[in-house]
Amino acid sequence: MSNEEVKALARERFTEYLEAHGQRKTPERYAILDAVYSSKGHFDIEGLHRTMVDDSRFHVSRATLYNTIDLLADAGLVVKHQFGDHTAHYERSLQTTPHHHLVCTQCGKVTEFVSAELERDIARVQTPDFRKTSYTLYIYGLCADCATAGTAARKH
Amino acid sequence: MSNEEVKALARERFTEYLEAHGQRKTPERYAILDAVYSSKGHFDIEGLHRTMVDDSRFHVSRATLYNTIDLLADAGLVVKHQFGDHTAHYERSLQTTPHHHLVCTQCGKVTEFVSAELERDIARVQTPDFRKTSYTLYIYGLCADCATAGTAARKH
DNA sequence: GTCAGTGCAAACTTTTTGCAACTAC
DNA sequence: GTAGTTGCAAAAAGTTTGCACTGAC
Repeated sequence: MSNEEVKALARERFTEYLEAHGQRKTPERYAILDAVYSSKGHFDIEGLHRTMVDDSRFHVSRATLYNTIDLLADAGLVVKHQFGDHTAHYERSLQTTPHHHLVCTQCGKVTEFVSAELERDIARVQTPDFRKTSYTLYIYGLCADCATAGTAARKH
Repeated sequence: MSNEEVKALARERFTEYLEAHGQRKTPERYAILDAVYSSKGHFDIEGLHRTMVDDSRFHVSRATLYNTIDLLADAGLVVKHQFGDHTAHYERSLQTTPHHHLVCTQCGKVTEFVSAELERDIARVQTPDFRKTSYTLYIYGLCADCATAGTAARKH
């Protein structure tokens, strides 16, 4: 499925969501959805805002960005992450390979990694008195760069 | 192992850490460690501060709390969590049963749940070019209360 | 035409920082 | 004695909110 097709699907899903929830279909919202589905990997509000301004696709305020990203999260089109710093990160969730996140505790870099077995194991878990909808697994540690740097000269 | 014994062990570990890192052994730091290891479950800085003030164990400022909790996290005596709101939560990590977290997306309640198999599965995972030290698994969904409330009258 | 949605700036919350006073070493 | 720590208050960073204006329905 090409990225354009994924975008079209996302727009369709978003339209359904907006209609089902009696929300207006504003150009801002679609512009944001489009920007999100043009991104690769993780992004934060600040970065998304800058990208949209730079590409001059559409002018949206930060407030609208926060607003809309919540709708997208609720619609299941975006996943929200909090990796450890106090900035929320997001990523598109349609047609992405299920993956986990490796977070470097030194430089903060986040990389994805795929493990079908782990995916299956987590999906299989029974949670008593809890209706699960999604999950996030963050593995913390040192990335290759920081690990070698740390071995050579451990800081402080 | 009684909680007093765990506390003693934690103090010992903290002392080793502080000495190994050339940091001072201030009464504030031990008071904070003690407060942390007197807590059950999750807490945030605000709550910890209030508890310490109310119990008048020791007066510490928020700044010192932030400072010290970072040391404790680095020493592996405390684990930091970001469940979705923009407040960091913490929990003691010595002599606790490995567990995962169920986060209710509606009321924000966090409950723990234990799964030895899942624990094993995650520990077993090979991460390429990454030296893992810890991980956190958050399962999002609806707790029993919110799920039944939602079935009766879905709010949006 | 109406009211939800937007933009802007101000407010708010959580965390970090600067600096004088303090104290562990 | 000295440099690392603390407390306070001010600042920073991220997010939310109030309000007048706009535009989707």
